[in-house]
Amino acid sequence: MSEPTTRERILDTALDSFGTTGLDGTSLDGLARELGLRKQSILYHFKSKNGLFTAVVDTAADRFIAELDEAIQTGDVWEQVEGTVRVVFRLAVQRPALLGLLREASRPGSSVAVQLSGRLGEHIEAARLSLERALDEGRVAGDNAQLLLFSLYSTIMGVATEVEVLRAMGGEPSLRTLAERRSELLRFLRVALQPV
Amino acid sequence: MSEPTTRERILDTALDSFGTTGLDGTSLDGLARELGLRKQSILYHFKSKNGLFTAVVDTAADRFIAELDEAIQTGDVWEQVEGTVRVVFRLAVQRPALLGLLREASRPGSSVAVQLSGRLGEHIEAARLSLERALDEGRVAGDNAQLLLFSLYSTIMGVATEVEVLRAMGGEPSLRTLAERRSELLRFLRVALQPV
DNA sequence: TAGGTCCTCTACCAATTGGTAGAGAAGCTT
DNA sequence: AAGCTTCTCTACCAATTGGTAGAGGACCTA
Repeated sequence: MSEPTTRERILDTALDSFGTTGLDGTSLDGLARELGLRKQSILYHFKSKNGLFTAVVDTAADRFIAELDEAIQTGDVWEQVEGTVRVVFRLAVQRPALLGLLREASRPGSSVAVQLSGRLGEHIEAARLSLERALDEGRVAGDNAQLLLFSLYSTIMGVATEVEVLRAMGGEPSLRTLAERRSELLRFLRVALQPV
Repeated sequence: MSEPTTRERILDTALDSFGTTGLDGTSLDGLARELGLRKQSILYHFKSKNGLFTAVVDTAADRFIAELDEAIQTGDVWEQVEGTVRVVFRLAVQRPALLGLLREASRPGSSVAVQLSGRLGEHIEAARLSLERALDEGRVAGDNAQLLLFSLYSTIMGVATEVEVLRAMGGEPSLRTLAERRSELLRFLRVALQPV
């Protein structure tokens, strides 16, 4: 592991800030202070705040997809689901801001939504096709691969990221309870996919 | 229906703005312009921007809970789920900003998360108890009422609000496809809850 | 008519925002 | 040594931010 370039350091710190406090909640001055430099140096590497934001979204999406792609290499749908859950939960622990950023970027009306879609497109299509095949062969319950995939994604991302809702339900979002959450999620999904 | 007071008009417009562009993305000047008055008038009714935000969150949470409470009056768990889906999807059409605001307010690290929890607490507890009874009697699959409720909530809210993700999957978020989404969601949840 | 409450306004303000212009240091190539 | 590129800096700037002070109009009550 060689030393990261300034550009990489900026992307890294910006991901945490954007993913935690959002685009509007992040200031270039604050970012620069965290990095130990001036905002003009940030603007040297990225032409504007929005340019930085889109770059951060790109790198986050790329990393997210790279891990997810690996998880769906197998042909078995259930293993794909398990792998996806594993990836998402690992990120929820190691890099929660990354999931926060995706959440921010996929907000209705977001300016980077199209860009994010483009990056995710290929992966999603692969997942959809696999699901469709399984539906045709009666290996999972359902009839619309696209909407089923959408339900699966919503459930996984929600359970992994909606920690404040969990807290409202009296649950404590700690590392210990995270494992319980995960196994309950897997049980839930297993039942939801079982063919009749 | 009598004319709304200025205070009510401010809350109403602020809900749309906060729910669409977030807390940081909303300015008092912009809000005032939309309302046809000056920001100092807003600051007369609410002591600060944050005071306005918490007031908006309170009214939104109250309205949300009032509708959800009605939906879970019945004793049958499946009818409760159906009712909740009905309420959430109606809001997704009639007042998407309200769901957006709840999303914003339940963001990890949000300053109003505790406040929101407090408001939702009673409703959640009622839902959890009902689910627990159903679990004990073997009427639904699962073993942890709290985490099952969390999974259900995540799925419903996600499918109703993650329109950009749906779009990334090639789906068009229109009124027509909303009905399909909803029936697919209900099918998904029905399977997920069926006892073995 | 006088005083008081309610409400919206004008006039400011200090702080912060994203962004520009350009100086200057360090290193590489010729 | 001279010049070029790469990078970070100081110095600004106009616009916008949330917020304060207080004037003044409309309305009610005594």
